[in-house]
Amino acid sequence: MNLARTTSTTKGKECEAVPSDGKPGAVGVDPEQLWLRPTEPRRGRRPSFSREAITAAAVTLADAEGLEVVTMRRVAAEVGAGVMSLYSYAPDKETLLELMVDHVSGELTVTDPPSGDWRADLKTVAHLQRAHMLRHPWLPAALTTRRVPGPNTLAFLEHVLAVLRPTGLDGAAKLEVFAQLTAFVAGHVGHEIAQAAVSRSPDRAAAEGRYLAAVAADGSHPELAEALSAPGRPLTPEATFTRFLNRLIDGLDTD
Amino acid sequence: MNLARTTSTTKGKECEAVPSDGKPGAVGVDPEQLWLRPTEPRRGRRPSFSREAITAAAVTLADAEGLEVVTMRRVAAEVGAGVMSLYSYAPDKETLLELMVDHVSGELTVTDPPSGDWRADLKTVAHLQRAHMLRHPWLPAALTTRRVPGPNTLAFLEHVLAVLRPTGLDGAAKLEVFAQLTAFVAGHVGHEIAQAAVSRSPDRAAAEGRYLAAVAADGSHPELAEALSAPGRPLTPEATFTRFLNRLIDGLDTD
DNA sequence: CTCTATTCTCGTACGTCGTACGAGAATAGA
DNA sequence: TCTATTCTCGTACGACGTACGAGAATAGAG
Repeated sequence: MNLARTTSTTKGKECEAVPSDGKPGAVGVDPEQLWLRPTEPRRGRRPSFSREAITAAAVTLADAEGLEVVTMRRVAAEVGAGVMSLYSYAPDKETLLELMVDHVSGELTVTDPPSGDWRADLKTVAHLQRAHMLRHPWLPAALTTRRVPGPNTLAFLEHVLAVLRPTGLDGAAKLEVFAQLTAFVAGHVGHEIAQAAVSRSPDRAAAEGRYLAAVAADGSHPELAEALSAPGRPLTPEATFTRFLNRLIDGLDTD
Repeated sequence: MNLARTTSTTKGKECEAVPSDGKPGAVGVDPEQLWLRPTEPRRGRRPSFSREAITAAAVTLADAEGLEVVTMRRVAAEVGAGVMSLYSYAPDKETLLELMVDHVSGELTVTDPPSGDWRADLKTVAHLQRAHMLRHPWLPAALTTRRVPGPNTLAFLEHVLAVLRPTGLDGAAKLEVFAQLTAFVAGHVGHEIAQAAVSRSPDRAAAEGRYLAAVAADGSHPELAEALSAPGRPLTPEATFTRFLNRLIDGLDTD
């Protein structure tokens, strides 16, 4: 089997299997169409670009200026292609996003074999994920939609499963641990990034402080008033993350 | 002080304090402008609609058809207003979203006082939040952006802080527990919803199964192959949630 | 009452988005 | 050389968020 890591062509027309009803839990991209495409088509005009290059450009853009500037027009301009040319490499924008997520997951490659202490290994994995998401701040938001694991994500998953081997958990449980851990890290980092953004804007931070102070001052929120008046020493995001992560993982057992 | 729970007017023009630079961590709505507006303006034409009604319509829409159908045009149509009339009640769409989030948080009102067993209380709170998010499946996605707590959110926060009183944690730590717990629940439910959406589409579920089977079959992912071949008994989302939640909360201590 | 300042309503219009369509360019095998 | 195939991309469409400003409704002043 070949996981289509290399350039491969995906004509937009071909991907009409899933009608995508637009309901709350609308379902996204067909994984077989996306990741299992053979690299055969060696006829017709030779491609001028590559899925890799396009995806990389989109990632660079998102890293530098945020997910919202990743538009088909902008990505095309960055790559030097016509807008509609992108659709030869990804059937739609959602798929491009999926490609971006898996693309950056390539950075998560771990070479060290599991140490045998699966709790410690899991913590390392989580810290890796956190650093990864901080490097690509658009990731937590992009992960709220369901993603089909691409080759890079699968490689990482493979590593986590190996880490979990000593637990003796069954397959479904191991996969669940992976999903929950990722969701936990994404949730934390998403919050961490938003918090940092507020702090970076002094006007905004001040406005928020004044607002909360006003709320606390009117007597209807005594617990909040006390919490704000006795803040304790400020907590670094790193420390908070480690704290909660340790709680979560140390609590896991293998029953 | 009055938290503007009732109808209040917010002319779009007035909210130009924060330029909103569009950077990755762009900062949203001014809380003082949004939640602390006095209800004075008793002159000029009387409003034909209300912030409440508009927000409620938007929520109903999101619940029924998903966040992506919540457009200014659609909401206006639902309410029977002209599109631009909405801008008399919320300065922009992002603010409307913020209003929606706080609106549904009104359902989270808890009347029972804390029992004294803060771990049990916290678990109850988390289950409440999960049920809440399942009722409004757009919430996990909407919560990835930073929100300024509105009156309903503050009421709920107040309750959680009361629950945490016996822990003796300092203010910052309590607030952190609240944020982390919410992020955890949002992460879990987001995943749960997406998973359910895939399962609801048999074609899609089958395609995904075939894809993973193909990946597992080629030998390069032995751990995945084994996990898929020895799945164990299927886990209900409810059980998984409870499991991880208990790990997290039982691990919390008051040092 | 009339006048005026204020507030809300909403039709029109602009720029941007994702992307359907299809004409043309490039290439591989017959 | 011809033909089938594949890629490129200009044009165009409908939907989006929302700026603008003309008109309608209302409250207080005279």
